[in-house]
Amino acid sequence: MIIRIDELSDVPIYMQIRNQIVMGISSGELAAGEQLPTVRALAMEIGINTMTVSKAYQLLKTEGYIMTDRKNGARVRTQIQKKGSIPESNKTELRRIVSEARISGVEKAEIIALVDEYWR
Amino acid sequence: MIIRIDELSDVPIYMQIRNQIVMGISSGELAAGEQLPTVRALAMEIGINTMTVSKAYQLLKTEGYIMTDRKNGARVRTQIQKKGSIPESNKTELRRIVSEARISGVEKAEIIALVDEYWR
DNA sequence: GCCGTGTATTGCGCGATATAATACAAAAGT
DNA sequence: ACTTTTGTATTATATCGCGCAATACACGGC
Repeated sequence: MIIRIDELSDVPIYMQIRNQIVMGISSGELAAGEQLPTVRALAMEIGINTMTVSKAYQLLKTEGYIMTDRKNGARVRTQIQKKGSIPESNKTELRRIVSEARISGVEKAEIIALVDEYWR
Repeated sequence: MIIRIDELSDVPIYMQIRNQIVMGISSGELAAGEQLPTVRALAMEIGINTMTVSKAYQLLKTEGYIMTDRKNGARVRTQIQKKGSIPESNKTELRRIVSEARISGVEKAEIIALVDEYWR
């Protein structure tokens, strides 16, 4: 899986990595049990520090998305815990996005279409 | 309009203010041309620094949501520019939210319902 | 042993955030 | 004219998150 970092973004690098892996799992690009690149390999590939990748992996581990194993590296968890609800922070974010789109004249159907697209 | 600040949030205070005003405009709670509280009044009410509120107002002004006038204070713009498209950053955020929800076992209909709710 | 994992540590620099304390320019009220 | 109130600018300070650098450690295969 290819990780792309946007240096202009205000989202921290370790968060961008975390987010892209989460989206990869959701889309199926990253299968359950699949090997993730090693922290050093990914850091080298992207051109960033090792600890930054490690920070992303630790976050993913804490959130239950992946498992880290000495010495097999990191793998996508086969059993990911399902909370079954959307956290308040994400609801607030969604509301902000919807509000901004509405004000700027975007059709509601367009947002629904995006949700549909990202759901696959 | 009542502004509530979550000190535990990682979202900066000035950004929380900005977001809530944008959502207020979208929902209609803040009508076009409506007076906003003065920076000092809002700062006093929330219990924060004056410049923090000013920073939120400056951002809203730059984005075209409000107008600031010496000495009438700040008002919601009557003509807000409609870009007509969703910025990439918001699309990425939306995709992240959808992905996380999907993994955690949330139904797609639930997200659609939230979009519907926030759209009003 | 050796090597490759993730991880911990220490230190550093940088920028964003938020505060405090003043001060200023402009417009309205008296 | 003077005062008041508005947003805004300035200067300084403290804190925190982020990212990097350089090392080192614990563990488990080979």
